[in-house]
Amino acid sequence: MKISELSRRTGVPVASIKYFRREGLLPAGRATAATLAEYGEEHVQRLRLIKALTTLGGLSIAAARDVLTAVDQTESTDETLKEISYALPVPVAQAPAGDADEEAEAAAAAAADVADLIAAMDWQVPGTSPHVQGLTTALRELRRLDADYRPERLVRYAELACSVARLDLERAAAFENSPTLAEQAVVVVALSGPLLELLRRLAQEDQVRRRSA
Amino acid sequence: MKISELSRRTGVPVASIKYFRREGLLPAGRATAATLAEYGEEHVQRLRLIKALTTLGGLSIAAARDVLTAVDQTESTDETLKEISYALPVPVAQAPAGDADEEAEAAAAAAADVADLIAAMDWQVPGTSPHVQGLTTALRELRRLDADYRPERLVRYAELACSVARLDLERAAAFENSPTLAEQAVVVVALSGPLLELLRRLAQEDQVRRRSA
DNA sequence: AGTAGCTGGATACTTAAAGTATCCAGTACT
DNA sequence: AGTACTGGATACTTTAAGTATCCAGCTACT
Repeated sequence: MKISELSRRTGVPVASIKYFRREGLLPAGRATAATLAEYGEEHVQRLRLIKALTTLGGLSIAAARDVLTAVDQTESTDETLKEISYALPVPVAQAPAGDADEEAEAAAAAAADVADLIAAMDWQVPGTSPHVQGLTTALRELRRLDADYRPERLVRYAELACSVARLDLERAAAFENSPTLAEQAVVVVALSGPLLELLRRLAQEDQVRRRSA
Repeated sequence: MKISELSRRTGVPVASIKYFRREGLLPAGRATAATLAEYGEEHVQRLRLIKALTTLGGLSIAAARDVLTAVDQTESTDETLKEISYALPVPVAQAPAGDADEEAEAAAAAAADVADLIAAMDWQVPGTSPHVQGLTTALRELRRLDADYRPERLVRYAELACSVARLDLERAAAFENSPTLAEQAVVVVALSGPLLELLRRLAQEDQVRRRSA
């Protein structure tokens, strides 16, 4: 299949396909001549995955590349899952520091909360995990807003998060050794989140509606 | 407090404060003269909220303005919650259409799945809700990736989402008639999601680690 | 009263991301 | 031989999110 047909099949403009290839998200086609290459179904699939990661997962092109690179370089399911997870950007940008003292104090308190939570949940995660860092930043931010996220409350959220993760990984077991392992793993790790968020909003909407009715 | 002090207190550059005011995220200070205005604690709080929405919530400036505008214009807790929820961008961009036939078929199937889910959960939400639309788009995208999100599986995610929403709204009850209602509501609706996502990733990391150990 | 240093408001500039578009020389069908 | 298409390189465009500059008015210190 030539690039024009790949474009037609996926709805992605030729110029964009070239862009993705340039950025390392899409492997080049099999060259049949100096100015001609052949594309296959794997390219169609890859483009779908790129679209899903960027539109549904909300990833930037650079982040999607990191995820796809991780996917292409690992073998076992578990390793793939971990790589994707770490390649994913944490949804917390570092906020600029305000008052220095206040800042340090808030950071310490947030770090303590995270440590408590990890202990309470008996989670075995390294302190260097980007998610631990991200959670600390997030709690610091929430603390500054006087939001009520004390450990007791946080634990209840964490327990639900555990259940979701169990559901996610249940699926991972099903495609152990599957040829589309990478794609499925990406879906479970990167696309489950936005889906859950949508469901949470719908559930919220329903409950608010019932309350005021 | 003058603008320079507001900047020092919050760590936000003066130019950025002016920018937020220009974009309608931050009310102007009380003018004391043609070229002088007085800012108060409410401006400090508002800037913190803006930072939280953009860095933690991942909202664009435009989206944050919509949320804050909704907040400023409503009175009751329930109304505020709904307005914020609707003002929040749905984390699903419309993907470009590929094959026309295939597309229509996938869209219909996704819409049916959503309808089934809503019926199964007995959710009372209007079909016009942006979240329903978003969920439909998301499922269409996932379906195209051959991801296994059949209704049975989806329902289990939905049930967990319900529990999370219950936890969220439990907090909303606590600040009924509170003077900081708006801020708290924003936290519950817009910032609970990123927090949950972080917890989900941590839980995933823990479970993968245990499995391979 | 003079002046250095802020201020609001307007406007111009900058940077980065995500594409788009153009150009070019080399095929490939007819 | 001619037309249409290709890969590759490069240039351009658009939008978001700030930053920086300018200006005239004020204000506080001296």
